[in-house]
Amino acid sequence: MAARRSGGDKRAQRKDMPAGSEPERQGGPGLSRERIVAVAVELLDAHGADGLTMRRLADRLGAGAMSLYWHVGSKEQVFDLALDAVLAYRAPPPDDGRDWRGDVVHMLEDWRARMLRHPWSASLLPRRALGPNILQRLELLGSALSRAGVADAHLNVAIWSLWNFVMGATVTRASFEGARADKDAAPPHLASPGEDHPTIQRSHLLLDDDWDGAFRKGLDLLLDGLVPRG
Amino acid sequence: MAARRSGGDKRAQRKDMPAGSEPERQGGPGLSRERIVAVAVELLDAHGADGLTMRRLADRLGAGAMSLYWHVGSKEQVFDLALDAVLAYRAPPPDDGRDWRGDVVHMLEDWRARMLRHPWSASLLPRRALGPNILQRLELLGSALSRAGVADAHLNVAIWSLWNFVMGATVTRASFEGARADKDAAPPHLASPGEDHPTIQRSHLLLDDDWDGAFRKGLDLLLDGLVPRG
DNA sequence: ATTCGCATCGTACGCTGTACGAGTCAATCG
DNA sequence: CGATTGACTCGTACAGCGTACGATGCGAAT
Repeated sequence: MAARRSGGDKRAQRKDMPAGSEPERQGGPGLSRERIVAVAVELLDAHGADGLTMRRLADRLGAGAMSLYWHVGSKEQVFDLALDAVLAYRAPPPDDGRDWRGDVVHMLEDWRARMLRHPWSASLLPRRALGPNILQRLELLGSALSRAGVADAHLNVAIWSLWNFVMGATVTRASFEGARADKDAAPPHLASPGEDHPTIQRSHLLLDDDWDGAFRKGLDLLLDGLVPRG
Repeated sequence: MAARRSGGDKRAQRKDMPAGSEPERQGGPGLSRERIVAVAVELLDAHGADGLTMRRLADRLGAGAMSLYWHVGSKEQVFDLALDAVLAYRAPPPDDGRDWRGDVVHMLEDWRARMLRHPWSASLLPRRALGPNILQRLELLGSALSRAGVADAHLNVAIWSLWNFVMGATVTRASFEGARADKDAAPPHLASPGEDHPTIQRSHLLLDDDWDGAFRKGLDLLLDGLVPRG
């Protein structure tokens, strides 16, 4: 019961090696974890989460299906790696003119943009552990808020509120887009929410297309609440 | 390309019939959409999203695997129905003593509680359309806020902010719990976030177990921001 | 020349969702 | 009464999945 991961992988353990040590034939058609993940992301972008199969992935790499398992251990790990790859964040240079608020907004908007550019990530995220890149972002968020003067006692709630806002906005948006994509299969709830949902209708909740603006406004509102301006 | 849903189902189309019209042999071991969904939820609760297979589901119902397809059309639809079943909301009687804030908090906490009681729902939700029960909750949320005096122009952002907060909180929490469950497979990021993440450490972000309290605090903060008290 | 580790891959197994068509049984009709 | 119909059940079969296993090829070290 306890040991679900057994796997025939011999090498796949080097999950967190600094990367860059071994010869690592780069560029060429030689298989490598990096190449696998890169192609996996392509495939996910093109065909969604269900469109990724080990055989297809191997085909695209010009390799046999089982060859992948030398590098990755399991399909689940491919998902994890692809997710992590897509979620990495390179903060802009510590341009000291930049205030904490700019840092926060930049990071969160980048987060959202990335997830929307790879919609499968939104649907994958809830069932995966919090990867290192997510933690890094949380840390950055916390430190910026701390810099802004949020007391340690409130930091927890502050981080959470912002984080949750972004997560929720992204997940819901992705879900909604997905539904709109296969409109044939979708029930008519979305086409006409007006009937039994007057308030939604009135607020243009799902109707106006200004998701970005709404996101930005909500974010500002939240930040103002957390760190009163001026 | 357009017609992905073909399915050999003859009846399964009656997705949204008022329910309650036909004889509907109830209670007995006869198959029915209701019974299928109920057992599916049991199975999902017990074994997670991956643990639900049509054959298992049929076994539990004392039926052949293919019999299900008379009632449901596809496994995807089983997921949709199970999700919708779990997310239904019966508002408390219009106890006129209840204020808008009580209504909102009650609905949102119920939402969160339900999703956490059925963790698979959190991971399923991002890839499904917004079902009728979700829309109903959004409508309720909007009407309460409207009652509280939020102007129509701000309603959109207000609903979003609250909704996203709950969604994010729930999804993240479920994801974190899941990771904690198979700690064997989990990388050590969670065990010791202290090293490279001093702020997270300091804020006890993931360490203290008072998720409920943090949720409630964040919610209050958000509500105060949206509808200034008194 | 031999041994060894890394890396690749063909085959095979058990499991999945579900298409198809044959079956059962009660209600209906001529 | 027998014939027909429709609602419903299910056994079989198929293509595709993740991946265990063992056989290979190969460059470097011995």
